[in-house]
Amino acid sequence: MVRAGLTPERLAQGGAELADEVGFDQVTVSALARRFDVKVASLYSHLKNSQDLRTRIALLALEELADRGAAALAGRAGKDALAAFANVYRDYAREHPGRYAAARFRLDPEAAAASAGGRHAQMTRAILRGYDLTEPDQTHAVRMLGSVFHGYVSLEMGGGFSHSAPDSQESWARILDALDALLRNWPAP
Amino acid sequence: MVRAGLTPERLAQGGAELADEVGFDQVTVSALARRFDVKVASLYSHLKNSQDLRTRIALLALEELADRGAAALAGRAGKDALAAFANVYRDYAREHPGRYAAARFRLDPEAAAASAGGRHAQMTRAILRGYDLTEPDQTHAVRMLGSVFHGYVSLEMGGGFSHSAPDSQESWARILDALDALLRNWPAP
DNA sequence: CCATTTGCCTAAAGGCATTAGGCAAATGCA
DNA sequence: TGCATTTGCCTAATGCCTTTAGGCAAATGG
Repeated sequence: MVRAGLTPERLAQGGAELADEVGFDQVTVSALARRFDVKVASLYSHLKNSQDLRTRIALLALEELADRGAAALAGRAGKDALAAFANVYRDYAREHPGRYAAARFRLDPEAAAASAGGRHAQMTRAILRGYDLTEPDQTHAVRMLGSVFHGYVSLEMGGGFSHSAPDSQESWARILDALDALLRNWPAP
Repeated sequence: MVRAGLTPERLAQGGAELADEVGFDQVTVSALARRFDVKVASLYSHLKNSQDLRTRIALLALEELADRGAAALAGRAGKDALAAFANVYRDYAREHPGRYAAARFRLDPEAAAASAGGRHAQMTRAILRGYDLTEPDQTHAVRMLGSVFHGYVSLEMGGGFSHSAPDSQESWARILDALDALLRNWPAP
């Protein structure tokens, strides 16, 4: 019989596509096998288990997101950088809901260390270079930005803002204005 | 044989406890049946299906959270109210991680309408009475506060802030300071 | 060209969700 | 109190998912 040419990378890629189609928590080793037209057990030569699959998809999503973030930050500073970076998260979540959910998957410490998580933190810090914050406020601000981006996107995707005025796009824009204003006037302790 | 005295309410309660013990997504009809020392099929007289169980747990968690929020807001205003309300979310998530996760579970529209979701939005609006915002900025601010609270708690629970200085408690306090400052100086469009 | 490795397969066991059908306990009404 | 009905939990069965073991054929490399 002809071999399918599976690799962990191709499986993670296929898993990511599957996640966008059916949702990250519907990503199952069985469904992935069907997608590659292969028997389920075959995947276990390339994947440790189902958790391993999910982890690989998460790592892939984090890398993609970090790449987009880096591209968005290039040549920008201040509010411009802030908005561009924030939009990367929001747009990625809209284009790739399954991958975005994967990026929020809780990784075990080992995978987390090998992930693009560090790049994300670095980029957020880079945005803050356009504002006048010193440690430890810079760290507090990094955490706050991460919270707003993640929180907003996650509530928006959950449909939290969809059935009421004003429209979500407008809130997003005004929240970015507000964050910019806040970072320019970060309160003293 | 002696009857177990199951009801949808007792099952939701047991499910909530189970969620706190093993995590919301490990809450399964089977595990719940074991907890009540009853056969799995028996639960289907009281629950439509597994989704129904999760929905009931989510509704229960949302009610509990709204009750705590209401208690925290009573007699407070301004930053005091803001911080008390924010701490309700954070503390609830720490005490009841499974229930908190349940509260974030995506409900179908019908369940969402019957949920305490509306009370949550009302309470957040009540906090903003202590600040000088008019529509539509008030709505933007409601959405932003929701995003920060949810985002921070969720990143913190995911371990995002645990292995780095400064300590998460300090960031949380400073972020609440920052939000208070921002609401007092909300930027004009 | 053949030995070894590698990749996908069949088979099987165990878990969860869900439905159908049955019997006994509880309930309600004369 | 006595009996009919309803209700609650049970057994049985199906189907899908995960994971492991063991086998055969394709690819590889000396």
